[in-house]
Amino acid sequence: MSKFKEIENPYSKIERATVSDAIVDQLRGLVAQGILKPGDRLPSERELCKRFGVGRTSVREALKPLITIGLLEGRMGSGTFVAAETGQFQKSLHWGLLSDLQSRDDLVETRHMLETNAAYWAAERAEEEDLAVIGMTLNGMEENLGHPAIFQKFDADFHFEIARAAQNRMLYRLINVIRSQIQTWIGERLALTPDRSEILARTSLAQHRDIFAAIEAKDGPAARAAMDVHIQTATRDLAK
Amino acid sequence: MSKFKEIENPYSKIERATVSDAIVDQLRGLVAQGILKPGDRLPSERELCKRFGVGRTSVREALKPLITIGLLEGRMGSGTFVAAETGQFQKSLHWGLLSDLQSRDDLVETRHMLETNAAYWAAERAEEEDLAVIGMTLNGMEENLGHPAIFQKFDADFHFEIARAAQNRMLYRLINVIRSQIQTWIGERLALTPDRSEILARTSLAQHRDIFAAIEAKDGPAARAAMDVHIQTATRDLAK
DNA sequence: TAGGCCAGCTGGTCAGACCAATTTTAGAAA
DNA sequence: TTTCTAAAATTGGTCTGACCAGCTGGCCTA
Repeated sequence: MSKFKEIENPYSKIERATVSDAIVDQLRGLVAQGILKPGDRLPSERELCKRFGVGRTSVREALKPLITIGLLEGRMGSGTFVAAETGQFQKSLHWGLLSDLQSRDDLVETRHMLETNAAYWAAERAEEEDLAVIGMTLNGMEENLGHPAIFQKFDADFHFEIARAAQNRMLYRLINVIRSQIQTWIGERLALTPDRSEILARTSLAQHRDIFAAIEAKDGPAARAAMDVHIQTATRDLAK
Repeated sequence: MSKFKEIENPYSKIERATVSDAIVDQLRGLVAQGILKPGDRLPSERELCKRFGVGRTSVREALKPLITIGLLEGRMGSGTFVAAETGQFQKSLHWGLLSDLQSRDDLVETRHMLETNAAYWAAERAEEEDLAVIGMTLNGMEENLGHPAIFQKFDADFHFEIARAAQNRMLYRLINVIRSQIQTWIGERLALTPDRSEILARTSLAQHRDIFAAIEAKDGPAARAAMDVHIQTATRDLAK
């Protein structure tokens, strides 16, 4: 069994309790090992049947969960692809979250602890390009103080980029998914007081600048404190 | 960044409804609304075909993801059942975590921030019975200083109960799933130095007592600090 | 060369058959 | 009648082959 052969044909034969589950494991493995990268196209279903040595039913029943989870993406007429990383984790967690009524307070509170820590680690670990991107989102906010929807988008990006700069993938994903869960609520609340939106935006921008300054200065505790103030203010404003 | 461009794009993606996805939604709805309760048996696949008016392929491709996620459970020869509620969230999150190479450092770091906050909120919110249960786990640890496996179980319970006492379901679940991810690693590492295990256990117990004392005193910051010390010590010991 | 059209891919769905595990039932034995 | 066993019916798991509906690419007009 040379490595060469595995590379040539990474789709090995199946032997397992349920055939489709074995295929699922194998496909997940291929993605995890990076043999299949986001955007890659899988062989067609008929082709996979031959390589795995199983029927098309089994192949499809293996692909279906992976598609539902968001790891793969099926495009009728063109093929099955490895989905872009974004949204993969989202979807699977989304399924878990939707199965019961999730208290919004819990989400807000959890987000608070995650984001304050993200700010801390971003200050400790951010690299030049991270800082540049975060700076861009600040500019975006400044230029759109009068456009709530656009401002909000840059606001969200600011937080995402900090989470990314913290260099903890787990943390980044959690922040992402929680944010997406409460995003709708944020939009609704902001729409309630359109007249105050620019004032809120100015306050928000100032606080974001504080956070950014602390991160730029590589001062972890200060960044955490600034983020703490910001999220508390934002949450209070939204709750009103 | 092309990312920012999306803001002005009013054309949202088209969601084409496939038959199986529609069935998935419907089944999820039935479970979410409580019409289908854990343990209930679904009609047979052939029966569902008739009721939905679709082919068996579609029914099976709808059931498969739900089974993989852990919402349903298929038993060959007897039927398809709604799975017990426990583990549903776990499994779906598990999928998200395992789908790519997850750095253990990321997990440990994330766990650290979640658990320190859990300690804080437990101190703020713990009720009498929570304290009693946590106290019991301490007793369990004390009585099993010489039995690493049992000690470890009470250790884990201690942390779970604190997470529960924090009264944030999201937090509780996240801590649970992350802990289960690194549990294996913890066991392996402890087994490496059996001679030191009792010494480590004593240190660990003392730190747990500190945490408990702070929670009992309803001193949030102290509880957070004590948990911080404990996890840092434990992580360092394990990493050696 | 530009545009349109069609053949041949691909995933999505359906039908019918068979297998293996399980439950139910009917019959034989006590 | 009761109990045990073996066959029959039921159920999820797999295979095959067929057809539909989008997409792709190349060929062929205009």
